[in-house]
Amino acid sequence: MEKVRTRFAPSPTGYLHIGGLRTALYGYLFAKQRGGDFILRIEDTDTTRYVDGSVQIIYDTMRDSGIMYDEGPDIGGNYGPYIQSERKAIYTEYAKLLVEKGGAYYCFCTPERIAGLKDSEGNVRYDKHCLKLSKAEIEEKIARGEPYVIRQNVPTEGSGTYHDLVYGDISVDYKDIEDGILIKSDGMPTYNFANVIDDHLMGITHVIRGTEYLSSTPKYNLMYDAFGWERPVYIHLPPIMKDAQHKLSKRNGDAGYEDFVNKGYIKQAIVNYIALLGWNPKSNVEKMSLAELVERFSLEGINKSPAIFDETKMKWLSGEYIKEMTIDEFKKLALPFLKKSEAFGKFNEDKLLNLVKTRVQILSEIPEKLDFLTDFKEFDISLFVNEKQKASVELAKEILPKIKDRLSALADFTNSALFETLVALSNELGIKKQALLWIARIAITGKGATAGGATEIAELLGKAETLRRIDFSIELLNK
RNA sequence: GGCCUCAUGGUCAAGCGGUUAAGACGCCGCCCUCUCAAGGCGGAAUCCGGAGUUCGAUUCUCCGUGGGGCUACCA
Repeated sequence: MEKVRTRFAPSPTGYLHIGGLRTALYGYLFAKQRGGDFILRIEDTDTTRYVDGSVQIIYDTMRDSGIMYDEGPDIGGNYGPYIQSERKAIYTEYAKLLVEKGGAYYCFCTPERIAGLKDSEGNVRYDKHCLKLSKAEIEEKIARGEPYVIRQNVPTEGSGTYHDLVYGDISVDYKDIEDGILIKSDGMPTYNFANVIDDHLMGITHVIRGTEYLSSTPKYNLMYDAFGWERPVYIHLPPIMKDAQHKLSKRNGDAGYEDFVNKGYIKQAIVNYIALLGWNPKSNVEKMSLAELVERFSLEGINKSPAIFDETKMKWLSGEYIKEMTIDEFKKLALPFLKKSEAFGKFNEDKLLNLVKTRVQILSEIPEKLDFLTDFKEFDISLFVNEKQKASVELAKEILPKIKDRLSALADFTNSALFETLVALSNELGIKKQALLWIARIAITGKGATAGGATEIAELLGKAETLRRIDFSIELLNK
């Protein structure tokens, strides 16, 4: 059987956005699952939209996310070059061939003439004016240096049908397709031409791309047929939406892969989440590594309807990945974010990491989770009130000095010793340990909620700082 | 406007003629607990509308409505 070859063909017009990455991912999964090859091709035929540095971003993003290609501009392969701007001569050659075969023709019409073709609705549609030109006339105009484009010669009657593996049979009447430009006046091909030539020459067996090409595919098929080439299998993918009516796009400034990584999303979670946008594994397992995705991916699970990107769920997945990491793995990833915390360097690093590991979903949340360690200042004493724990301001006033005495006398300032001591004290006082521990925690943090309990925090703060804070709180209560 | 296409809770979605219409995120409640998390248990919440086909439509057909795409010398 023929070896499966899929490709991802982005335009270097900026960063690689989530939608593009998902297209790449599916192409990768499909090929890898079948032992095939996944190819990266850069579609830079529109020089006006080219953004400097974006090719490098594409390489980096794909490597970083693990969606690695087998052939591409930076790694080579047997079907290069893999950058369209370097394939100009190839397109010219095939355009001429297509003209000979009757599938295309030279057009010398000026933009002004074409603008004059507006119908009553204001729509412009090319009238095949130059199709009538004789070979001699064409040669003469070219010799004279007249600018020209090459247009596709689309039949005026009939229709084109193909079978998409996701959307089923798609049929478009040729009368609804215009004679589009294949080669621009600057000699560069348009996507409409280059994709056909490249996919064929690069041996692409399955074309996986967004639905924006669903209705233009019949005109590509016309070219495959004219050349006498076998058409590839088509797999069109539903769009990823920002909300019900807007596609996720960089135009709207929507976040890309890099942005999410910078925000501290776990990379595997990003890939895992986007795999789930438009595809379902037909099982209740949602958390899957790239290798598992390769194994489980199936065309049957691809959805036809647009999917709205839900950052909240991706965050949850990111948190799931964090929870299953070992502390060492977590440390490696979390350190750059931990360094942004005021607490970094002032407290035991491993303890900080442990405190935060089950409490963050994305790494950028780390500093805020630790702010209570360094941000201790005057607070609202009503925080001492907690009905459920039976804690009150009065009780705090009464027992805080006793807590202080007990802790001052304590030599072993570890979590377990602290806990034992304070529980013993609560028993002596005949109050719930929850009440005492609540008051202690408020006294040393001034925060209603903290990542960690009273004794855990006291150990981290150390004896001196813990006592200082208790003094501060006693003073605050007596004001 | 024309053409292509899509339509189940707030979101991702299962379903493929007969179901108490899965599951996940989020939300709410309870349990656990040294607060918050984590963990456990439970709950609220969905078939766009109208015709048809059928004994029976979420499921099939058509129409409508709504969304997306294409209609560029952009991809």
